[in-house]
Amino acid sequence: MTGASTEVGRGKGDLTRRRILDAAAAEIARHGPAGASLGAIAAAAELQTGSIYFHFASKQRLVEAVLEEGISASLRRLDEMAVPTGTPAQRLRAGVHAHLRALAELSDYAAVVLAPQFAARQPPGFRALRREYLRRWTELIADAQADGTLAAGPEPGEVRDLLIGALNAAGLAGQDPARTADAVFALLRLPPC
Amino acid sequence: MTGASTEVGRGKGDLTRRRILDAAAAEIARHGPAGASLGAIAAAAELQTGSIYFHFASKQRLVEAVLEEGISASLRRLDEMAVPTGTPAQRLRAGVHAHLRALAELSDYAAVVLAPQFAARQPPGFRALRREYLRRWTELIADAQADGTLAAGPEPGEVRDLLIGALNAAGLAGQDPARTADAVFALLRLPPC
Amino acid sequence: MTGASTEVGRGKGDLTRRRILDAAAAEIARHGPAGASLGAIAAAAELQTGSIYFHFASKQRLVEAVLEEGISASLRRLDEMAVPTGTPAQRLRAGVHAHLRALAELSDYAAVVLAPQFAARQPPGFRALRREYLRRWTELIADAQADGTLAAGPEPGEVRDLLIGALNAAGLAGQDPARTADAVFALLRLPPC
Amino acid sequence: MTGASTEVGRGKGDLTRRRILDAAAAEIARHGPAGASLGAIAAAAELQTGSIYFHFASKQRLVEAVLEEGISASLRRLDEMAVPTGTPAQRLRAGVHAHLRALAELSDYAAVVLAPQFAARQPPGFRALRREYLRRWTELIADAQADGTLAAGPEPGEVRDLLIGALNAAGLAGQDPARTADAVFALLRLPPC
DNA sequence: CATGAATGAGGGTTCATTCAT
DNA sequence: CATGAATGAACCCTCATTCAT
Repeated sequence: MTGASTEVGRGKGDLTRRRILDAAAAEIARHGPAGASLGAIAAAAELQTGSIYFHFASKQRLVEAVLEEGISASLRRLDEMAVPTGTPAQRLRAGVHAHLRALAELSDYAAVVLAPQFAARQPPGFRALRREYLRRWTELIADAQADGTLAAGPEPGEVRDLLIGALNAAGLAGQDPARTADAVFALLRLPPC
Repeated sequence: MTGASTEVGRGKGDLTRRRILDAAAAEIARHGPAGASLGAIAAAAELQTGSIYFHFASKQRLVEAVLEEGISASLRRLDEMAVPTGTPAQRLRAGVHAHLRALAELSDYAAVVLAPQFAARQPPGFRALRREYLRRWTELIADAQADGTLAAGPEPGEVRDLLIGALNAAGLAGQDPARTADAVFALLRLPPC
Repeated sequence: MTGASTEVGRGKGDLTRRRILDAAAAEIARHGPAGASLGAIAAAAELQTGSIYFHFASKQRLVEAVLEEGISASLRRLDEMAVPTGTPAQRLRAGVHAHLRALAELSDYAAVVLAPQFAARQPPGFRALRREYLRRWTELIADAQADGTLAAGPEPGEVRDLLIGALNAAGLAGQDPARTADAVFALLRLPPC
Repeated sequence: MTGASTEVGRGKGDLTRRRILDAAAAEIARHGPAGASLGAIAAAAELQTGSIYFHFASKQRLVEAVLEEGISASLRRLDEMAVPTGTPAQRLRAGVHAHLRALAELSDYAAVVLAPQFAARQPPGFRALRREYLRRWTELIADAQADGTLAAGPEPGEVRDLLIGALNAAGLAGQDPARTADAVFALLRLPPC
């Protein structure tokens, strides 16, 4: 459904693993990690419940794998779009588009990653990727503030949280990415592209 | 912990009911509705699990009660602060302060209300209150747009979702309400108070 | 079935707890701790499987409780019969009778306690009781050796293990305690009573 | 680890089969037959779980093979040492040494064979070997009783169970075979060798 | 009002077993 | 010979719910 694979899987097992991940992302997005049952995930992946354990050591590990998939796929999109050329304003715009595209394309994974309960108590792999993602955004914001594109008063980290919070709310609600981006730019009084 | 009572509770039973509600809000905020067990809630409220059923007909009803408490307390704060006098800019500012105050004061309840999984499948009472809350905000936004305080292009509902999304992200992260409000106003280029 | 209660239980719950313990002892004696299923134990105790958890926190704890019951009941019998009056030979005889009586009366509990897999990895409560039981026996043996009743060469601990090993083999095989005692005394060339 | 092979194994398959048997004996000795998983056995034998099925038709058959290995190796040792020449006392001593040697050399297999849960419900092959082993011992005992080496009152079968029970207890506890033999002879007041 | 006790459904997990490759 | 992958049954355990006391 939402392709977020890190590496191209080849064997039969890799395909099954991906089916399980997609099903898990959908189920967790809908019911939360505690409410998502392995039975439902297995059914959606067209497997028996116990078969999941050939691919993931526990439900917890499966949830963690979904988280890492979500954040690493988002990071990949940010890398592709917000390249370090262009003016701060251009890069900020590109970042907003990348984030909204990730929300739209990874919907289930994104919903899982963004659920507030996940901020804490997650495995190091995920936390490292998340920190990296936030670091990139802090840079974009700081450059835009230095440049006058964004108001200079608030700290970049604060601005980043507000901006991403706004984008997430719109993205998770299913708003059209292009419209949302335009609305954000207008509110922030960015000069027209 | 976070007092969000609608009516003044008298008698021993009402106090117990509130203890259960507070415990439920905390547990749900931390583990989600599916992950919050009546056993843990009862333990936090210093009761036996079965005793909850004297106060709430089912777990579902308890969750609903927490939701209604959260949204109605937020609405009360919005009513108190964003009174229909003053300029659109003043009222917008007041709304932001009210929302952030609610997030800070009702932390657990607010977290429950805001978790994205709750948008759908909730009882009519809650949905009505939620709709009312959003309606107030749409008004505030529309007035501010008409007035030039906010950019006029995007639809008010869109702007409202972005703004509340930004505030929620900061509020749930535990940011100081006053700082957050200043940052938001600066980013939106609102004229100084 | 085999009454091994430490304290007289009164309430309804205590009776159920004992029913579960007896059923668990029987099931473990027959299939080993890993092979004993809570389902079978619950069925024998006329309960639903899950109901066991009201009385014991886990299967592991239930197994431990069976072990402690078995060893503490054996110790009680030893205390009652091998009182510190009389000659070493009399006390040794009394000890043998006490051990055989425990094996006969506690059959399932005894079988569980004696299964070789239980020597290690058991909870401190059990290990302490077991050590105490062995200590009593070492004393009996040492006195009998000092007295000439038993051969003086081997270490008391060694003799104790051999003697208890012999008694357990006969007891678990269901031999008549009196006959077994007579055979042991004859082999050891104890003077007739 | 403990070599108990009946026939000289040639070829790669036979070696694998032996690795599985040894691993199974160790696992069963430690966790009982129900607690020993094919997964753990396969891991110890450095194989995948499914590969065991090339060598044994089922887990039950594997357990049976371990049992037969254990008892037949014990029987072989008894045949070698307690030959039908010499006085009854000499042959009894030789039998004790053979049994203790088997316990020491076959430790895991011996532990499996001796676990009380195995007396019943085992396949005919094993039961026949076991009966034969006990028959030899009964002879040794009866001869020693007829000769006055052992007390004549108790039935030979009874004495045999007591003696083997004593030896097993010491052997499974890891006692030194020579010391144990000396202790047993001293307790039974056998004339010095 | 509150508790102790029990239920039954369902959840996560393990595991013996099968089979195509 | 051996493996990777999958199955399905059984397992231990949790939990919402009920009810006599």
